[in-house]
Amino acid sequence: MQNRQAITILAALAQESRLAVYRLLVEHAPEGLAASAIAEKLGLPNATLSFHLKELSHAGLVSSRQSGRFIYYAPVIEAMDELVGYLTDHCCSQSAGTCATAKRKCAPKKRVATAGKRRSGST
Amino acid sequence: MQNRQAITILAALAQESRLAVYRLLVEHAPEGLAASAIAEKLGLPNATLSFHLKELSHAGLVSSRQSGRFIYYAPVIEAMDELVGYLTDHCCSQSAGTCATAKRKCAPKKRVATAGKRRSGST
DNA sequence: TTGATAATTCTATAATCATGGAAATATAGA
DNA sequence: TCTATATTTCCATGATTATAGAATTATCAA
Repeated sequence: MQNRQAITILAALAQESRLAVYRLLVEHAPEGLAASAIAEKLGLPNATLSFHLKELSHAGLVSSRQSGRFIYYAPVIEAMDELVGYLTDHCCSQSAGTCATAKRKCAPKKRVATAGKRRSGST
Repeated sequence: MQNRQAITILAALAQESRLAVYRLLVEHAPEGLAASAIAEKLGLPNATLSFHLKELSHAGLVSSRQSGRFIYYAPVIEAMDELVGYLTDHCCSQSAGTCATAKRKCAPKKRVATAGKRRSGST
């Protein structure tokens, strides 16, 4: 994961309403929830929620699909997994040896074209 | 970790200069770097760096210690570990069963007064 | 088509955040 | 003490972000 994208995702999560939306969606994964249901559950005005959903969407943290008049939003677990990977890849000092080796994942990794980029300096 | 604190830490990291500072400090853990060294390496004006260091410090991501005329800043790995714990605790759906069980850590966990609070609903 | 509902976009406003020069504070050495 | 260096704080400015009412677009059902 690139620096830039990590910042985008961090910024998307670093806001009370958006974090609440994301966590709510995680509770309702993988189907997700309609925007109206999210707005009602969190007590957010439509326009405000729409703004935040766009941010989350732009960061790749949520996906949406239309079903009739409703648009369902669902969390993209892979994005969170990437973020956690980025953070753990950069949160500890190699020289200090404080990294535990266990690798934590949120979801099975999809094979992408850029496979093998991350954590490349492991030896 | 509380919602509020997670947001504080996420916001602290969600900024280009601050993320760069944090990553630089991680490379130099555990001694850390003097503010002047950070400013030089990243090409940041003193006042700007000081502003960002305060943010990181306030979020609990870095600590500082004075040594002569220098103030050394070092990363607080436990804070990052807490954040990663928070994210993995909330990034996946229990019902969807997409959580891997492996627990990733950045540093050995310090025993604190609130031991056992996190991940309490595991059964 | 009409009416109702779902969601987004438009828009203005307010609030927060980032930047960096200049002044202030703190420490060390002569 | 005086001077140099390290760092922070003060302050003004500009940029970005959050909020939410109103208007708009889209879908469905009859």
